[in-house]
Amino acid sequence: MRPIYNLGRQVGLLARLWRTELDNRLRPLGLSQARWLLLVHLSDAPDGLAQLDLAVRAGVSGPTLVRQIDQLEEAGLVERKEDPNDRRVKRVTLTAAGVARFQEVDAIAVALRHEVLEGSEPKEVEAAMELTRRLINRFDTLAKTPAKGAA
Amino acid sequence: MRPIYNLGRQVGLLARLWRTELDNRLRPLGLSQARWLLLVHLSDAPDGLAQLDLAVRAGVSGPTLVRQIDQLEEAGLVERKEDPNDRRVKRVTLTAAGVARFQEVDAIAVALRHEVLEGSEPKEVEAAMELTRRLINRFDTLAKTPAKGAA
DNA sequence: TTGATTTAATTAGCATGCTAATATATAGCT
DNA sequence: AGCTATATATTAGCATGCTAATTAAATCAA
Repeated sequence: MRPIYNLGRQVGLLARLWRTELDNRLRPLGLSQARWLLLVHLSDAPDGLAQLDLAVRAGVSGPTLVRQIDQLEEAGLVERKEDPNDRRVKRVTLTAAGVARFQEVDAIAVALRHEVLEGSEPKEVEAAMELTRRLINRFDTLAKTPAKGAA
Repeated sequence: MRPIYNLGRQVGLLARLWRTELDNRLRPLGLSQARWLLLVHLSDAPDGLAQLDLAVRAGVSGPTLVRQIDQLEEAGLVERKEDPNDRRVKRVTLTAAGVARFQEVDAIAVALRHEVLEGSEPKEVEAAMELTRRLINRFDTLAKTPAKGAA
């Protein structure tokens, strides 16, 4: 039991357990935690999202997103459409099939969330979420402070 | 802003940010977050650990561990020794070089932890760690409850 | 207008996680 | 003893994350 704080280790472990369990439950439906998460964000954006915008919201890198969208598109769940205003960007939208599939897989994700959080106090969970949000923002700050005092 | 709780998503994002930043800082030393974590556990076990024991403590699967140990062994930081009592198990121990290297990389990991947690209350961090621990245990429970009421 | 810079998507390649399957060794049952 | 179970390490192969480099388009400056 060496360190006072090993929050990073615990968070890493919890994240891996959660992802793996959700992956296992979504596999029969041909989906995964990563792709479910993209559907979540797309289902909130009726007009679709530019890929980079989606990547930022989901918190993944551009190349990671490209591959996932390839797969979702191949499965017929999303579409890439050229943006009329800017020919660099491709807007990604859910297809009708994508909307339907999202509801199935989201129910599974929500059920898992209930199972995991069962027995914990809402207040406690909210406090942890607030801390988590703050720490996530710290990483943004770190990224903008390239170690040495930049000009 | 759809769900009340998206703790899982936030935890996943935080874990990824933390890992990636630590990976970037350890890369110049030829190490990574994953391998640093194994050194942490080995440095706590003077007599070494059986691989599976180490895997469980680090929270990774057997095959994941095998590859990491391969790399650490190749770098001369750990050794595999046959266990005299059970010829199936190989005990992994830190070499002298491994002990030295661990201290360097651990300092980096600790520095990052300070940067990330700076500005957060110890009480708050401890509360979040307690919740995290409990949720980690929930996954153990889930694993032992294979969905339908078994037998 | 032209030329340099920035931005969006992509491709290539690596690291780390997993499950499934295999080889070997131990343990347990009759 | 001998046969089956379980346990340890490994190999093979896939999924998902990243960074670096490429291509095409938009933006900004002269």
